[in-house]
Amino acid sequence: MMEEHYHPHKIEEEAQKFWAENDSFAVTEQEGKEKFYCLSMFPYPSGKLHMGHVRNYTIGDVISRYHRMQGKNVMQPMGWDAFGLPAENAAIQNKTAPAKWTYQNVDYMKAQLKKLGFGYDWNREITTCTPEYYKWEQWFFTKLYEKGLVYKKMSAVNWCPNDQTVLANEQVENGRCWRCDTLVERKQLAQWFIKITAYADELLADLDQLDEWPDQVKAMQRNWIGRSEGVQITFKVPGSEDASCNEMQIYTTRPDTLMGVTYVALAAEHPLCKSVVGNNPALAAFIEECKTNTTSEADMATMEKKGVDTGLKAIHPITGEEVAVWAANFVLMDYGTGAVMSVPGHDQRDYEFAKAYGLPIKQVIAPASNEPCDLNEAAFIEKGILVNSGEFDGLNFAQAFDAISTRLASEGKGEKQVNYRLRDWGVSRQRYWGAPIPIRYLEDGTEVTVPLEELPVRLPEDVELDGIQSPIKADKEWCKVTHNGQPATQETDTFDTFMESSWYYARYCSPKADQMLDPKAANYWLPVDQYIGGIEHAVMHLLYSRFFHKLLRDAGLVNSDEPFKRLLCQGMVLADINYTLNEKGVKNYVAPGDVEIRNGEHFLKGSDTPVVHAGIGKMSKSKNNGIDPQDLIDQYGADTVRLYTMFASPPTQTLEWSESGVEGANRFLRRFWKMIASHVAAGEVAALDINALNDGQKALRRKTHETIAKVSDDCAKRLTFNTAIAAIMELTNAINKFSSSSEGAAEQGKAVVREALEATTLLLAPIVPHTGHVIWKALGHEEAIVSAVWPKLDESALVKDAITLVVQVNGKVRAKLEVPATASQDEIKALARADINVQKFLDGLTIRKEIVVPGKLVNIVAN
RNA sequence: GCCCGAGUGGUGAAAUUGGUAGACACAAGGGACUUAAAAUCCCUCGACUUUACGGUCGUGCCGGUUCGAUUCCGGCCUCGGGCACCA
Repeated sequence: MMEEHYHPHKIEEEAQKFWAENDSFAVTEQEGKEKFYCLSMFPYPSGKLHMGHVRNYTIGDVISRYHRMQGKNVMQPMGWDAFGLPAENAAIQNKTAPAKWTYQNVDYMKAQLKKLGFGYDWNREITTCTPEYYKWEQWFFTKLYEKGLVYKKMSAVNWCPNDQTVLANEQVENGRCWRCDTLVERKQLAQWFIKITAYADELLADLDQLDEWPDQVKAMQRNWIGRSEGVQITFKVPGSEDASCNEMQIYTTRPDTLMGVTYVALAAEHPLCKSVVGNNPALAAFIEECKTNTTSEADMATMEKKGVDTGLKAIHPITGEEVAVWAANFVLMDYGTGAVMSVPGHDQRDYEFAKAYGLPIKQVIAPASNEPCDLNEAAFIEKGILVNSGEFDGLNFAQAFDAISTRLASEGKGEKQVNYRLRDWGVSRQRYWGAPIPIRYLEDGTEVTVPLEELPVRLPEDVELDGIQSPIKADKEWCKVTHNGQPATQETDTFDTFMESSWYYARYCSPKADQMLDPKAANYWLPVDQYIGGIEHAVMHLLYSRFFHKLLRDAGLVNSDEPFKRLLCQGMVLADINYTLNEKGVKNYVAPGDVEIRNGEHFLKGSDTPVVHAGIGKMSKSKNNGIDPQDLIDQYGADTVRLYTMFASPPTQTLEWSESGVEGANRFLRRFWKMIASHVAAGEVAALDINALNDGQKALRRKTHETIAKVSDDCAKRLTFNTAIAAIMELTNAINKFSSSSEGAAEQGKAVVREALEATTLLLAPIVPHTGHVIWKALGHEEAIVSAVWPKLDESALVKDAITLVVQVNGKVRAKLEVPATASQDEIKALARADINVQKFLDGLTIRKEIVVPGKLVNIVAN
């Protein structure tokens, strides 16, 4: 017998117990059954789930359960992206080891995921900070090293000279250290890189096969890879006694403007600058000043452009004239060649720099049409016709590109080149809580990889952090190793955490394999059929994963080209960002729930401490603005939280967090429960006879099948669960109304209601699986709803006898028309013209045109 | 600064291929039931205007294409995401 009232916690416990006892979501490879691999981006175990996780994982679970009801072999795994910076910060704050803190968080968050009823195959759980996982990542890195896809080079990091430590971009606030407020410097360190640029062409080209990815994400990746065609040009720099310093390379996509070069600009770290710094105190001071720039591109682009004359002269490769060589803060050694040619007439940044320092501006491009062009106002940056360019005068962009590059090539001064904005992937981090890089240094300085039988290079977990130096860098014993009997030193840098998240999707296929992955299992499950995660990962994580997949393919471990067939980027869940300031002016971020507003001013809840409201932004550990869903689960139950999250907005849209509306979701579930309870209490229902229905009964049945069609489309193709839920709500409203009518009380009326309620239960099951589980049983089904089949659409139920048309006069709605579905266009036009209100608006006018959109409207154009 | 999005009632949103703007909800107001409260049920709910029927305006702003534009095009404004060491 069914309970009269909706008791979510009791229901949820019952359903979760059933799934656990039956291991309902455990899957294995089954040849002959269609597989479906549904993956949600795994969480960083920051402490508790936040609403962004709930949104992400509910979407994944709804899609998984929907496909399961289509009869597919559905794998939905879950794991933990467990290495990273927040663990070190938490460790310092709480005086525990990062490992302990992380594992505690994993336990807590895993319990939360179970309470939300997500159908994961927990047998496949992965935690990336375990040696069983990172061992294979280390092994793969040694394979890449052997293939020549890994190299070491100098690269810039943010350095706090006071703490003597490397800072992440996030730890730099307005150019200062977040801990001690010291000005941050840029420092060059030797670091490991993986040659992602070797795959730039393929990463770009294969975007075209990803037809189930959002265009937006593909556009971002295209721009990030940034393929360009240009010319690499050599400028001679005479006068240096050092042979390596008497020329420089620059790359330009605008060789047509070469004749307009009036100076060249170098990065402060460029060897040419270093070669002349000794006798130029102004240059020395400038190079020193440039050290305080951060490594962030956003900062680079917005800072004031500054420079100083190095005193060097470069020889223009065509005219042979001397041009000045400047050091400039906007040129960075890590990008391209660390030198650029400057054409102030036709590049706005060069223009502003030239104006500021009194450098010459030369026009060499004239507009092709009659666009405005006044070099006293701004640079003319459009492509046009060459002028003041000697033999190249009169050429357009394409002609000039060819002519100039051919001339340079014939004289050995340059050649056409394809360049990428994409840079090689720097994977070295100077932090502790990451996978150790499997490299050793012999006493003579030679680097060697750690052999497989000695892997993993284990990260010690029982450590104390002082907040400054990595414990493995401080532990000289840990670094001491032997290699083939010789003393050697272990590399103490760790991997970028994007390394772990770049291949976890593949490891889920064979999570316990004693190899990186079992190709048989991997090739059964891969590629991932549906990947779901935040739009903030549109470029970096998704590009690194695509790259890694191609590396796995080339190592013979998988046989596909791309890891993720279909991608859904959920919008971010944003929340208010608030902080208090201490006496030193250091920010302390405050959770949104701990803030109250009195008379428009923000205060710490229950105190007079003022709080600064810094706008809204993505929920993050560092801004402390994640909303814990736990209170909602405790109060309303998981199904209400799931339903509300899916109903609040379409999954791809940004959602500003607010709690209003949760009540409504709960109310809907209570009402639905009651409908079922009273239906069940009314006793046996006769079999449905579709030939014995009257008009009202037919109408409800039509609504049922329209809803099945709508919800199926929304779940399978559109992934708009908000409109699916709205359609289901419409159906339940219709059932309610119908049930209380005389038609509803009739024998076939009850049968139609029965069909509608069963359909509703099945359509809702992926979204509110616990409620569905118990209701399905109450409706008398032996088999659990988790194994039930999606309702079947009866096309014949959709047929309509009459349709409603809108009549417009000159585009404005003037009447509504009920016409037989079989009415001809002429009949419809006649009916439209005959309407009284339509005639009122046609009075005195001549009809010029009548447009009939079948099934929709009639528009009468008259004047 | 560059790249990618978003902007529709008091609020979350809907309108799937250019065809009735505001479905479905939340909040609010009114009513019923109740000793009372909660819960539940019913009604109203973009603005202006009209006794009423109805009418005019309205999808961030300015302009364009079209019989017809939330939807397409051009130019702006505001907010959010990413910018290579947050994950």
